[in-house]
Amino acid sequence: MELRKDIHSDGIPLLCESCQARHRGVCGALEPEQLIALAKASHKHVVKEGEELIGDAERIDVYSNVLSGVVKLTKTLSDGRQQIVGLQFAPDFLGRPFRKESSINAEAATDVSLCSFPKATMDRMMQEQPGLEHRLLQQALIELDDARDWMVTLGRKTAAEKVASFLMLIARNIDPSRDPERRAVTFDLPLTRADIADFLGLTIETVSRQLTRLRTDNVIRIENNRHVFVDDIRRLEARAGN
Amino acid sequence: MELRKDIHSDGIPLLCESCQARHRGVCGALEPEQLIALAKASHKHVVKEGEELIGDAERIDVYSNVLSGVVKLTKTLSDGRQQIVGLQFAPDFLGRPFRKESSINAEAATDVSLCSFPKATMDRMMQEQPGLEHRLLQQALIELDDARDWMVTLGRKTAAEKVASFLMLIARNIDPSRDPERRAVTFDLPLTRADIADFLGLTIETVSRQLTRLRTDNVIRIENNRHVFVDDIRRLEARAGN
DNA sequence: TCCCCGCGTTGACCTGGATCAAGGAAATGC
DNA sequence: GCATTTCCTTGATCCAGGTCAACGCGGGGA
Repeated sequence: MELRKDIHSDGIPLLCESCQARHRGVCGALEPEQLIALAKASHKHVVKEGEELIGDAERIDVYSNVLSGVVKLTKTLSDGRQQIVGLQFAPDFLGRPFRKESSINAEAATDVSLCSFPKATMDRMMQEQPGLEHRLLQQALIELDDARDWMVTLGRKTAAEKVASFLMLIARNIDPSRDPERRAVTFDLPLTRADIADFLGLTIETVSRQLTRLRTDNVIRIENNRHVFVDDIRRLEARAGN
Repeated sequence: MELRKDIHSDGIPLLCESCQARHRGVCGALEPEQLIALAKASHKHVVKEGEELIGDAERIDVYSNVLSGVVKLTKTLSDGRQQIVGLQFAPDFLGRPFRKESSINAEAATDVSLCSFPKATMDRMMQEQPGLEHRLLQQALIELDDARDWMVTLGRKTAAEKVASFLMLIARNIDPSRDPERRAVTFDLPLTRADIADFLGLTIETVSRQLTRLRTDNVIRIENNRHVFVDDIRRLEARAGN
């Protein structure tokens, strides 16, 4: 715990000082002294790609903020069919208040760096600081909007539109500091083809074919299977069929 | 406004006395005097089947509790393809806090009876009564769980499983007082075949064919197109493919 | 260095669900 | 009472995306 109370600015713990979650995430609702208390109980750590963060039907005893990387939330049917039901980027909050158990799996899609703290500490702070719950409600509503947007993609879009929509989603989220007016975009795909398929309700082969089509139509360029170049994001958007 | 302060029990407004929303809904978080204040500003009304409650990109200036009936939440792509992204049953809360505009359409799937109150009144109460926000957070998280469950249905289930899943959903929600151990269930479908198709990401024809299949396999019986009898809900559940 | 092995691509073929078309039944209007 | 419309069902055909199979490529271990 690299908390050093002697070196601070406005009483902000060093741990939190450069943390995005303090501005756009849930921690922004906390008073400096609460932030200090939470920082004391929290620790930063890295989870390797492929490792599980929260198991299905497992006890949840920590909450986390995503500091970097991408977390995938998945659900699986009894016969093994899988669906990714959400992606969490920095500085999203990870955890399910008011429930002992999670109904979904959370897994590191890339190497992920997290700031975790005990559920109990957070739950206590929620009581004394209504602003915290307010932030959580905001995040929950945003996630709900996202989930419902994605339901349209899953239920009504073609494979080609699904893949374009996915690329748009990543482009929007992977680097939030990007100038939204800029037409050329480049990013690394945080998911394998199999994950993309599970996110889109398609097979690996269909995802691959649709990516090839976008490539041959010069909408995107791909290097090393993962690195994507988009010359004009509006052409990609036009293919997402909204 | 049939609020009669002379006849009350524990200061509960008559309007609210028999209201489900007071127990399981958001109003349960309110103190009697707050309930009275809210009741003063609220009014019960009925919206006919097919009428729009909240238009896409329309200002939201009221919140409502659903007292009876079913509300469908829809999203539409620019070319007209539609997806139902949620169904609201009594005593669900209807409205989107923290936003001027709605990104979804809400429409009465059946005749719906609502208890509506001005957004401003509610927003003010949220400030003075953190318990309200707590309830809203709970409802939002439940809706999020539901949405994610449905994403699995949309993305990974077959048409047959989708239709069975839909019937299970209705059976579970239409009459919450039903004994969950009871195997025989009967209910009215609150949606037309077209709506069901929009909810499941299918066409009308496919929905119809799958219903006939369930019928010929003696899993369900249908009268007057809308009234469904299930002899053994476990047989239906087995077809939902979870 | 070579050999896996995991990941991605591509081709050939198949099928579940979409599309197109027809018609029945119940509700609504005149 | 009849015409019209809306909702639903059923059949015939089509095609987007799934399935099966082969192969290419880059990275890691012996």
